Amino acid sequence: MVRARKAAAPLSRDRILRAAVAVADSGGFDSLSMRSLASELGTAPMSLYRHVANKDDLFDGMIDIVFSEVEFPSQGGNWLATMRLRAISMHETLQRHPWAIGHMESRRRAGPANLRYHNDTMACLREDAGFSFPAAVHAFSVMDSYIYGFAQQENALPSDIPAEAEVRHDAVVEADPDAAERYPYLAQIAVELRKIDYDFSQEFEFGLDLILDALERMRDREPASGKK
Amino acid sequence: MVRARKAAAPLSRDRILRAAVAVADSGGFDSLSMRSLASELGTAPMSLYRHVANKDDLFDGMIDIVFSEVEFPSQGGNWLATMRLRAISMHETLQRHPWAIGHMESRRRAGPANLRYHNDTMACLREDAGFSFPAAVHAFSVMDSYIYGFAQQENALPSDIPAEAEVRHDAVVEADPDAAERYPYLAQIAVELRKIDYDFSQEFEFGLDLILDALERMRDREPASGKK
DNA sequence: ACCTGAACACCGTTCAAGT
DNA sequence: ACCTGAACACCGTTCAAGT
Repeated sequence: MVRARKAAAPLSRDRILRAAVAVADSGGFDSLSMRSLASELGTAPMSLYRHVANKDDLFDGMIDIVFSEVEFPSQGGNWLATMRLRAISMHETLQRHPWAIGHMESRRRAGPANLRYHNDTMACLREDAGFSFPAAVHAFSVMDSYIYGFAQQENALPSDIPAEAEVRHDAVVEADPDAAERYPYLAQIAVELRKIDYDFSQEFEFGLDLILDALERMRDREPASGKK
Repeated sequence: MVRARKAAAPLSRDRILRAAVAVADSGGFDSLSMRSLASELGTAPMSLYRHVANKDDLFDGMIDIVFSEVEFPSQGGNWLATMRLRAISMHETLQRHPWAIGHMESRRRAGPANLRYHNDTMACLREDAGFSFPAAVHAFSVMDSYIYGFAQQENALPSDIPAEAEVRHDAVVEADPDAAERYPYLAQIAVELRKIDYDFSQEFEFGLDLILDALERMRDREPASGKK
């Protein structure tokens, strides 16, 4: 018979990773430290090191949780619909976990969800779309560059873009009275965005569909239209 | 007559910013601290605070130096050629300053080079290309999302991609013997990239031209083909 | 007044002392 | 043997003491 443990709180790698994601989601990535995470879990900082090698290993695990949240239709369907849903789901996932933006592809040790995501994307492009290998790599690269880059810009921008554009423009003009003449198109942005009641969230699908359409046209031009 | 200063070393905001860029370029962003920067300049850490408000203000200045290095043809030329050169120059600039990736659009206080870059881009899209205001915003968004996202992925990836793909795949298989069956398309990547002697740097222009072509087609379809 | 060393409140992680 | 508190080598920045 083993000595009773502290009720309902056995530390595990999984529990640590999920707590770390929760801390980063709510307080931002800078608020996540080994010390703050330990205190959130009711343990000493050094106790975490029994389950994660270091902070980088902790981050690897967090990123794989993010990958695991991306929806991916099963293979065999319409490739455009599959890629479109995958992109929109990744975009939404990154909105939930902005601290992951810029780090999805930079992990040296990819977790199982990461591997599955990349494997299934290539499977869709090769089998469902019928792209040649080089064309599939091209398509993968342009889609994901756009998805990650958009998330990065969206995250950098303030939530109310028209209002903020005006505020920023006012600040620029205040600092430099000649700004209105020097940067007329920035002044225009501040004015026009309010007029058209601009919502950046709609912008994502515009660029996505522009790219998907272009890829579909490229596919039609590929010599072998079937598999291989 | 003023007392002679320490020869050839009057501290200034500009000198501090340039030294900071040099430190980040050579040692990575993590190697840049107020202490390391001060020692590089032969001063005490606190002396820097006379010229920069804090580390964030220092970073603002560094980012504007990066913007200032992006080539931009003067207005009035072919819009596709202008946007293409701008994109390629931004890509090269980010390769020289990888620490700036992911931070170009997130600065609250934009510097003059930043303002000029955005103003000139809108000027080209509105005047040279003749896009409507909403279409110009769409085009701006999709181009820069791609440029920044590509740089991010390229920076995350190792320099010799085919070799690294093999190494990584071997590591995955070692950790999980069933990996080859579970992720057949990742195995394919490891094999095929070597065959076609893959060079990721060529990938940038593929996606860029795909997007520029699509924007040119969109422009042809716009109701008013002239200005306004 | 201007400048800057010491100090403060943090980090991630090592290491040795506890059980 | 497993676990973890104290300590180390860093941070950015405040503040008060120097000139």
